Amino acid sequence: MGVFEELKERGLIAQSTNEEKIKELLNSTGIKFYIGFDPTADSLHIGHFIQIMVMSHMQKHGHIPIALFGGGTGMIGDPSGKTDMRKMLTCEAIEHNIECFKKQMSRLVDFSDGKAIMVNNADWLMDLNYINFLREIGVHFSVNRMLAAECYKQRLERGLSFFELNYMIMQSYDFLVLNRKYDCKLQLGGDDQWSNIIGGVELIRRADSKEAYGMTFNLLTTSDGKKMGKTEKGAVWLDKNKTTPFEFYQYWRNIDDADVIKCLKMLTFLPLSEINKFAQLEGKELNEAKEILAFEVTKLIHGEEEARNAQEGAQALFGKGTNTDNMPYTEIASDSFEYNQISVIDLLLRIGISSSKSDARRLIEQGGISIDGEKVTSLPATITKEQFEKGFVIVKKGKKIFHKVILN
RNA sequence: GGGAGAUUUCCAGAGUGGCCAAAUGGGGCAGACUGUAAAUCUGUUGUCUUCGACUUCGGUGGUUCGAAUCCACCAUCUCCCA
Repeated sequence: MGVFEELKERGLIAQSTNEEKIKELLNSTGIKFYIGFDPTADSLHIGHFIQIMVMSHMQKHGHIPIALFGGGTGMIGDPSGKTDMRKMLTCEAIEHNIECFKKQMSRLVDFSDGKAIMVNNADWLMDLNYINFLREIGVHFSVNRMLAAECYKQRLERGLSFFELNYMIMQSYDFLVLNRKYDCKLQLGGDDQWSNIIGGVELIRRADSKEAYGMTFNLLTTSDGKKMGKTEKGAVWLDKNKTTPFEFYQYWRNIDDADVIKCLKMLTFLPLSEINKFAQLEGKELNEAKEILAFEVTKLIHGEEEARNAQEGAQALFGKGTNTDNMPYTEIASDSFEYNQISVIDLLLRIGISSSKSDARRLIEQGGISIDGEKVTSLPATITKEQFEKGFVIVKKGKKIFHKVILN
């Protein structure tokens, strides 16, 4: 099966400028294609993951990914589909973020021996001459067309600055540069990038009279259309210091029934034949597919060992295992006890399970806290040193949040 | 440059002098039910020394016994005209 068919079957492909041509192109090898990443944070998150999977799939089929980091465009910020302008980043922050991206991406894409290329568009965007740029590139863009683009719709209601309007031109120019420099004929990206991508395709046609192609991938959304990878705490990050492997694993483990198969296809390398078997499962059995999804995805991002740890940790909590090694923990000094005891409210606050004393009080009143399996019921609750016989206690909040408290 | 209006607790959005820690919805959290799912139902959602007290309604001052509500100035945003 060709890579195009595979991507299609996995439900990744959203739109393409010329399906037949692209299919033909991808049936040969050594095709250079590019995907852009804006360094808006110091870690990639789930939203980027699909693009990286695609690069990996393509690379496996002998094509050459160009990962473009938006050192220049990142200074503007893509307004597509956003309701508010992004805050501007400093140059140093952007440099730092790019370094972080490179490291994370290298796990899944092989950058050795020219098998993949990294570029930074700051290299050509920063020194542009305004007048020359307008004369060479600006003439090819119609403001009317740009404003009609779907991605700016929301922004037209709330206000779009000239500053941001230029984003599309920058990205289109990137494609032109890469086309000239590397003979890159194809740009891929999330479906929210569609307008920006066709901007580049058209620019190449107008400026150089050359044919180029674009293709977008489905965004990772839940069955009811919301963006996936968002939690109360913010995005689900690929950096284990920002989202621990255990939390990461749990995110996928808790996924909605309706999204499991889709995610298996999009986010793992499991063969389609195997995934299709899971698709037959129903009800309770589908739960097992979630475990596989969680394990596979965690393995891709954090490696097999971390994935196994996370899985064992989860099984220990929800099954009957006893492995508490991978649980988040807090050490408390023994001198924080007064008269040999410490109040549960203070403890909850201390280990970050509740955000205020009122919050802690509410949790206890509503029966949401257990310590070593015993529900805390009455209110002036305390916990004594004796309860730390084994050196620690396990605090449980609600059904899924566990925290180990170690006496030091 | 001229004119109109907005700014409320996580979000949306009521509230126009005391009954306002502030309606309602969403989201979050907890409980029940479950499959570590979804849906549903219930409770809860500023802080604290919690049957009470304290600090909030863009900012700073003012009027008043008393202000989210009235006045002045400042800031930000939206819209209309140029």
